[in-house]
Amino acid sequence: MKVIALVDCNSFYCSCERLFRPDLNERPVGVLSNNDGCFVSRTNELKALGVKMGEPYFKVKDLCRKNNVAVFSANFSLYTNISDRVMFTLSQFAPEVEIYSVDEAFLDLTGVKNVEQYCRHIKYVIDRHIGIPVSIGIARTKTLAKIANHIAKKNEQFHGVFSCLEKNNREWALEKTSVDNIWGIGRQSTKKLHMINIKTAKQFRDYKNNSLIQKTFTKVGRQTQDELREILCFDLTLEIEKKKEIISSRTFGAPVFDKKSLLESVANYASTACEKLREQKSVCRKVEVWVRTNPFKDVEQYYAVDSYTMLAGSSDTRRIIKHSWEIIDKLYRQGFEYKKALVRISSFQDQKETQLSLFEETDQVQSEALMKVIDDINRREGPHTIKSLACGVNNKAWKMRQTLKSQRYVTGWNELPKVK
DNA sequence: TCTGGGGTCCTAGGACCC
DNA sequence: TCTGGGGTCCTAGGACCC
Repeated sequence: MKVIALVDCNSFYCSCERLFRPDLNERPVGVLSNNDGCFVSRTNELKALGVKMGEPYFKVKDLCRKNNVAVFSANFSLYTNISDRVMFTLSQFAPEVEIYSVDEAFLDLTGVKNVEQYCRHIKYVIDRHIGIPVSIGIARTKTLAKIANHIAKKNEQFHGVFSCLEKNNREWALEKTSVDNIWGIGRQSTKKLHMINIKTAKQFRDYKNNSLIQKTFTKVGRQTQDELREILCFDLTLEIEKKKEIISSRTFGAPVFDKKSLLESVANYASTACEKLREQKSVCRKVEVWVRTNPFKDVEQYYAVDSYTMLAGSSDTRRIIKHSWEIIDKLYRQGFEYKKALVRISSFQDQKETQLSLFEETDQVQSEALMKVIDDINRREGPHTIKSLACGVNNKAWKMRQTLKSQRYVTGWNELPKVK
């Protein structure tokens, strides 16, 4: 049987902010989503103040001021850079590592002697070399490793490492874990489980009515249950798989009424999406666009979506912008206060397998060459050095707000930390 | 004034075919 | 006017994750 460890960085974005600002170690820290909208990362001190995940910043601004909370706009280039360093270090400790998200990874530690001690060493090294605190959960399946990790994080007496390999530990952990804290059990499933009087992970594991589980919670629910029984259903996935869809979208920094701003915004989203598409050497056939008003605001609401499917695949930014614009043309209604737009591309094929369409004009060779030149320049000179005029030149109206951003300590030459 | 962004998987049901 | 069975493929929508 396998031994899997889940390494998860504590309050990851906040910990990144603290790296270059040791003075913050004594203060509560929070990081906001785009547009400085709501909290997406909180230190324990901030959680203790009652600030919830996803809490809108404007609602707790006073509380933050009174308690000397250090609040930051999201600085993603910093976080991905630190993440890369953490993941590289982890790869030194296990032959197989699955990077599950920006701040967590599953390690295959099968065959390691004294796993718990080994994990304490890993934790020490990450802290020492990079300065990011982590928690580690050990078990025979991913779902149990998640639970072990949660226990390690919430109970100081374990000093950041907890193992579910031992039966006693495992039974205790499952009893202590409520169903809504099981990986894969969300709000809807929690409601249904409560209705049949299942409150803890242990009760869920021991529930015997298989057909009911399958019917109510589908295949995933059944597999989750098996994983609690130490039956491996979700193995580590090691290769980076190509994405099946790419989404680009933003809430606008200010209300938008005019069509021109919508057109500009989707041109930008389409450009971003196409860049990622070309990076993984795919082409797409489907382009979907939607726009909507602000559901939190007491104004007349509007939501509209449409898509276009091409006969042959493309990753040409100009082409995707063109179709996005045609969709906006169809969707736009005057008089609404727009708050957000989205571009989603899907139906991917491999770039080299693209078949030329009989019915659509194509200049594929030139198109690919042009896109390559643009990508090369933007990689070298920085993002958006070359972009389509369709993206606009001075689009203050809908651009996002970020007023509390920290320096790009590790990714901008002008913003490196100074040592006096 | 102010409420994020980007993904995956599964199922049911419709379209279509023989 | 009513009437079968079996199969595949695709899509929309729900639920979940970080």
